[in-house]
Amino acid sequence: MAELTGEKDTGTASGNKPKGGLREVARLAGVSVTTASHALNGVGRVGADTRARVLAVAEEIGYRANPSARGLRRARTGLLGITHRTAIEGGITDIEYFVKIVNAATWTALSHGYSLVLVPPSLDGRPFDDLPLDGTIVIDPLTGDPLLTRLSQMGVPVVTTGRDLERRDEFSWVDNELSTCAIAALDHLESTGARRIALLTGSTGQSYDQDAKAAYLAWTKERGLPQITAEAAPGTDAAQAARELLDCAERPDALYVVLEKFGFAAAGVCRQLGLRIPEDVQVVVGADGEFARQADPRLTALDLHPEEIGREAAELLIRTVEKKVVGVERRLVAARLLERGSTRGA
Amino acid sequence: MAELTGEKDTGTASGNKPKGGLREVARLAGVSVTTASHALNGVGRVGADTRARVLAVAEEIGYRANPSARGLRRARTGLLGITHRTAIEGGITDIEYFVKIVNAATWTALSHGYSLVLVPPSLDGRPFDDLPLDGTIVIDPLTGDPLLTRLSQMGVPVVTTGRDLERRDEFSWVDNELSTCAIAALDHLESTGARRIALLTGSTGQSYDQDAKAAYLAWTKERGLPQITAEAAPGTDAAQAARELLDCAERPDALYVVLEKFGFAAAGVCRQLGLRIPEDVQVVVGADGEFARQADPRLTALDLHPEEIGREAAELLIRTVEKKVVGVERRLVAARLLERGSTRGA
DNA sequence: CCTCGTTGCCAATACGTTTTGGCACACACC
DNA sequence: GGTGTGTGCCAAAACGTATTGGCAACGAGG
Repeated sequence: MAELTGEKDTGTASGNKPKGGLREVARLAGVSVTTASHALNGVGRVGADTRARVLAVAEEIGYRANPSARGLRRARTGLLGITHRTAIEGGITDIEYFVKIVNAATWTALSHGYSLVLVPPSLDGRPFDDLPLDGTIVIDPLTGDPLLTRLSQMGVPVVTTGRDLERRDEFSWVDNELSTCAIAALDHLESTGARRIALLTGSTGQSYDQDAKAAYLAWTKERGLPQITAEAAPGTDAAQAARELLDCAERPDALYVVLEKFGFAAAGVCRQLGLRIPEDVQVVVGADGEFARQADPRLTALDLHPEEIGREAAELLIRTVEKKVVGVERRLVAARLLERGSTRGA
Repeated sequence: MAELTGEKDTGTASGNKPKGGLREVARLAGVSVTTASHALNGVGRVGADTRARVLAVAEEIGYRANPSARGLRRARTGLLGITHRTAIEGGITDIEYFVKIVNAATWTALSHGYSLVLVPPSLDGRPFDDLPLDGTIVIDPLTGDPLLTRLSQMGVPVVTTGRDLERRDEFSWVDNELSTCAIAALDHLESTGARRIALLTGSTGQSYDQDAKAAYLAWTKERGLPQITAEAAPGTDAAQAARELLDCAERPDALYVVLEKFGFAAAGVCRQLGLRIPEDVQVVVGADGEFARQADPRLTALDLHPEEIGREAAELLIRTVEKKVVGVERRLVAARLLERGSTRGA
């Protein structure tokens, strides 16, 4: 009982609760608040020793600028959004790729003094009306994405991950360099003996499908190999599409599946049809994840380095918000092929 | 060209950018800022017609209180955190259960004027030092969780989802009512003929494992059925644990697996051992998700209603932050059994 | 007529920071 | 000694809201 009241103010000096504000720092350092502010923000004219003293005091008492006050003054909230586009309202977004991007972006935002809020997927972007964001990351925008239009009208800076195919020059983006990475996967299949390689993509109009398809068409054309493609709508017909691809006279001897879950479904279809992986059909999926790792056999996959994508996107967005970059900027991230049991070793 | 400059200020009145602040609302309604503020927040003494007029004006010009200013004045940031506990630093968190909780909590926070930031998993909770949070949700805390200790010291209000088994009375929580729901699953197995039911749990010291185990032990004891249990550490030995359970003389005829992914792994082991599901071994998993739905056959699972959990947790946290609830409060959420192909129909 | 309680409203202040527009001093150059 | 050019620092004014402590008007009760 007595212990409780006694505990309350213990450790005030070293505690995590910011006690005094900037004023206190200034007082302890023997300068004005103006100078303290200047020293901490690295602006204005402050003597080197004075600055050092202020910084020392701030460190000492664990000073953190009150984000609300700072936001008020700077006309900024310190809040960044991140959202994933889905063709289905409220659709599942438990993709590992997505989660890893978010985590990386959160860390990056944090280290720059921003907070990242995860905006729930919604086709029209309603949630954005009530969020006071300084800027936002949009993962895998649709083609001609209405959300981007809306954000643009609202004047919210945007960085996309993947591109809106109709407006590739309007927004800054960070993207996978599929044009070369997809080819690495195809080369791998070819080098292990595949000659009839089929492509299975999604049909939601997101850029990764298109990129993979373009790479596939160019690559097969160059080699005079047959072009066998199929599309699966989001939902359950991935297995259906895979079955049509595999259950025919001139069966492919390899499958390049853009989405991880589709690849997983395709592997199930192979089993049902009595096709062995990788002996009868080799399988490569375009994004790594838990499904690819847990499948039997494990699926050879592209590691798209989502952490790097998230980090780059957040950094680009922050630079944009802070007006350190004027127009649009782009950044490509390379992927790496993880060879596993669904393809024959080279 | 001319069009561009013209477009810039179109729709100022109905636009999303807040034009004037509270002052503007007051001016248009012909009252003071004080009265406007009172009317909008439902406090103070304001005549009914005056209040209506203020609200109308605010609606009209699309007024939103500046969150920084409000935060500054109210000594609050409007930011809530949500984080998932993991025994492994930087561990994967792409569990559907988790994502659904986060989405629901985000919507709820939004509707109360808060923003939710997804705090990356980290054993020691470092990220929390740099986040100005009004409160936080901790999903599946560990036993004696150091993060909870730290948050408690920092004075950050906490609501957990699942419980810290060593401190069940110290924090408010929302939890699955496993004590009855696990039994529903066991009843189902029994009613379909199972007599040797084994339990496979995780070993990370999170409350759901313990709850499921307690329910299992009580239930089997009551019926005089054999008690066959195994634990799998986080990582890859779920298959190993399942194999030891299944590859023995007195083989179980049913498996209750607490974690979805472990159940998936166990199904793989069955296939390797030539055991048919559900003819030779029935399988129930304790949480639904994409793995359970995509497995072959699909796994009977408990739908834990993560949306409801997320919503309740957020509401409880907000009520706590706003001092509308004083001590701790608890809430149980029921689950529902989804019968699928891995168990025999009743 | 005076007092008292109630109702409806408002002026002024506080929240903690950043930024503007200086002031004072020092040094150098004619 | 004047004039110019930096340098180091500061007082005061924002930013937009919520809240405190009123003031005036009104009707009721003495």
